[in-house]
Amino acid sequence: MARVVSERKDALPALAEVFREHGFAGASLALISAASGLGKGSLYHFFPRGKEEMAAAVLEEIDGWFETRLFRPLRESPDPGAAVAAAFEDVDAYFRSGQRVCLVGAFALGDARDRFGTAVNAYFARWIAALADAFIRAGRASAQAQELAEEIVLEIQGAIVLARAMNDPAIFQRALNRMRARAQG
Amino acid sequence: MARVVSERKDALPALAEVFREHGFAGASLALISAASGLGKGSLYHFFPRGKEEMAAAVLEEIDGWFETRLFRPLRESPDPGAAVAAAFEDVDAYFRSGQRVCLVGAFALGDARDRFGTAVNAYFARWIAALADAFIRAGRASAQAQELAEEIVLEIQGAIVLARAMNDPAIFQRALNRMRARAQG
DNA sequence: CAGCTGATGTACTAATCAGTACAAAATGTA
DNA sequence: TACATTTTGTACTGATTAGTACATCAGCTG
Repeated sequence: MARVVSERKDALPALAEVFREHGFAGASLALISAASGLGKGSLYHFFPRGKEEMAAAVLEEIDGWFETRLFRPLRESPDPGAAVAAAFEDVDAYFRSGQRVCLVGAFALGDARDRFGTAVNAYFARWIAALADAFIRAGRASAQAQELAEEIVLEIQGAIVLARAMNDPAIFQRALNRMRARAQG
Repeated sequence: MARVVSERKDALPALAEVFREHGFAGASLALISAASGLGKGSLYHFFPRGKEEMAAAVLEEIDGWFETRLFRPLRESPDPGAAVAAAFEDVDAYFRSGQRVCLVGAFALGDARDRFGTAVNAYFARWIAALADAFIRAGRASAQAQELAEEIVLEIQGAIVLARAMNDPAIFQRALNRMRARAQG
């Protein structure tokens, strides 16, 4: 494997932040280059198809992070209740109480949804499915588990929007606490 | 008053759609010109400060629509329960069951939030305040009314994100029905 | 009809955009 | 050390960007 000067993977966090802050359309190669510290030569070397490939790689990495950190524990942990509680903790930390945008949600609102439609759809579908799985294994009926999971993912997205709009992390915290109560009860 | 060929106000709906679909950064003057049918000459005649002034005018019109159609009835209707029910109907129609993006919410997620921060903040603050007012006049305690109002606005935003991400208006409908039940109970 | 005001189209500038080409540099390997 | 591979910087192209300038056109009013 090549580990000469830098690796494609190392650039992904910086790319993700640029897409988060400026959206797909607003993320120019100049911004991406400045944020990642990579020149155009390196960027097109790692991502020959340009911005589209960069965004796809970022989405894939995000998906991978959620899969290993949230979805798999929710599906496989022997203690589904603890997995749900840990998932809320991880969500709070990851989105920094609503001060960090969900890139997939932001893409869903814009025209990037058409470009990355299947990735966006799959991300939310698996999130809901993993949560519902944990709820079922915790003893809930299937239909109720499914609905509660959908509610929670929906409210997390709404909490990010509203907390950012009002610039108030407490909104995110309150929402998360309401969800915790419902998930346990 | 001049009503020669067209008016500034007539362009706002088309501008709003462009900003909704492409975001602030993605809404180029070429797109805006094509969508509105106005050339650059007319656009800069009506909006001398360019895109920024266009977006501000669109936000103001949206704010005005919500103020007259939702917020004022919620605050002033003699039957607050009916006003809340009507508000849900209007929200469903306006956002087309989640297939139409909330421009203010979309701005809140991107870097347009910094540019239009006060407008974004005020829009959601007045929405929550109007809903809370109706709940209080319907007999709820102040703190509970405030929290329920915040929940509902938050969930509407989340419902838009998730319904669009999954391309499924039924998600929006289910969320709205849950909110209706809680608002009445 | 004459003249005024506001609306429009076109041509232009300078900057920035995505993307390509390629030589130089850096690194790993023999 | 010599060679091959990967990474990087720079220079370039053509398209698109926001914004300005200004002449022309449309419609209203006297």
